[in-house]
Amino acid sequence: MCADKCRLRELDIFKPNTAQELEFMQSIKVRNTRFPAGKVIVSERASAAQLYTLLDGWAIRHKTLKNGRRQILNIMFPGDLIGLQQNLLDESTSNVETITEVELCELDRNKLWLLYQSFPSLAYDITWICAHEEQIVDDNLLNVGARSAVEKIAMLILHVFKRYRALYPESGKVIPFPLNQQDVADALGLSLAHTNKSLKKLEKLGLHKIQDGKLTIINEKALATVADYFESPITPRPLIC
Amino acid sequence: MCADKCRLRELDIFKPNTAQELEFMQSIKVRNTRFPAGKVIVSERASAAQLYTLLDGWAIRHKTLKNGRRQILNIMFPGDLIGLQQNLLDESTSNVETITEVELCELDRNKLWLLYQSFPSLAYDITWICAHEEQIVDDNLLNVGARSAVEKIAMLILHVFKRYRALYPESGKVIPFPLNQQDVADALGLSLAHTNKSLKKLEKLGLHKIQDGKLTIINEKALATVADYFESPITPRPLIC
DNA sequence: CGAGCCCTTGAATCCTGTCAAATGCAGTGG
DNA sequence: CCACTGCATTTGACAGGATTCAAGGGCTCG
Repeated sequence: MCADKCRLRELDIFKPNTAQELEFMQSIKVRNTRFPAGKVIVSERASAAQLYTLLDGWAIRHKTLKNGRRQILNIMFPGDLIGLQQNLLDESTSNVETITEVELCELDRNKLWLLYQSFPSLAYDITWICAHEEQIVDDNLLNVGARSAVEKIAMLILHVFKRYRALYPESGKVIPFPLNQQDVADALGLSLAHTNKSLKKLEKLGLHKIQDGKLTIINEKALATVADYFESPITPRPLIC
Repeated sequence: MCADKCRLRELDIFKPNTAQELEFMQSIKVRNTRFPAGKVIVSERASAAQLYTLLDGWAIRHKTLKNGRRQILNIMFPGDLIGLQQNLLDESTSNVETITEVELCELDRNKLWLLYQSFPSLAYDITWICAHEEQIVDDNLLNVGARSAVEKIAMLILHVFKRYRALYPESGKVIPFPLNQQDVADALGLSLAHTNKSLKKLEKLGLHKIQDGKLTIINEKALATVADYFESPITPRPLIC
């Protein structure tokens, strides 16, 4: 099972839960699942969505327009809830798709209301996670709406690096980077060609390197300057699993 | 007081509450307040934020960059919670500013946790409101990232019209429109000049008219086509007040 | 009547998108 | 072992949409 021996829970960033909370989360858990890369977990066409916590791997949440353009809303990291919006609002308007192989903790969506009744602390945590995800979408909207192409790229790179390092705080300037350039383009509202050119520009300036699915941060300070990046403190966050 | 004789509650769009819920909301309410247009209610510099429900009038939530560019994240209508994100995450990263005179219901933020303990139904409602606001930011991000200037304008106009009409479902194609062109530009990630030109283009095509702070929808169908607008059903929504 | 704010418009610039083609690489099958 | 395909990356030329800069008009208000 997940709740008591979930490896994710061992990470420092997640705040601890009481034995009772752990026991309850255990009881609403259906199973652990694995999905390969490129699989759609939540579809905007589906009426009802499952509820998951992402345990390992990367996913993206996105929308598409009739003209074919895709907008990535946020990148999902371990600890993020998948399908919460869809379950609460009972209409799914965004898709969630894996970009690496992932491990998921599947929760029984029919017991969500039971959770609110039984464990207000966990209910609070879920609201926290929802507000936190909104904050990330806020940042992405600011990024897409108010920065130039090069600034957007710098911001995305730093954002991904910071979020990954908040989870896995080894020192080191190299992290996995499973996004391809089309993904980056769709996250930033840029064309593929121009994304490539902006990416190369930063790379030639010696700020970063992307190669073989790995991102190397070479000049973090310069990236932060280009992006007008604002450091926010890393605080413990709740985990529903 | 607000909870039992709040006029907003009379609107059809808000789902009813039990007597006990109403009584509790009454107890966490501090007072009703009015603010003039152009007043900052929540600042990203402030450490702690108050918690309000917007009862009447319009507000915007926005962020700014060092280069001076401002991004409006969402437009706030009556029924929206103000300051929830700031209270939950205890860091404020966006500003909320009135664009008309507003009436607010001020809630005691120190009793938020009591609400979660005492009324799971209301806790669920708050999460619903949070998820709903995120959904709107999602839509705005899609808009800013994946549409052309004219399409963005058409979408914004329709979005505002639909949200206003969901609250006040009189028939009629004219609604208040307190946003100036700089606001529209900052909501869509466009320059002021180009916003003006795109606005005029749609107006000359006979799709809408904006004059004296009023928006008239002339050709709703054409607007929807231009914007690739997807109609979503209007469902009852919770109100915390 | 002048100041300030918002809306409007034009011209020039430049950033970004579109179109197109070439490269490199991994996987497939002959 | 080697064509061949498919996919992601890279690059160039060009067009076009959006920004910038600038100036003028209409309006309210002191």
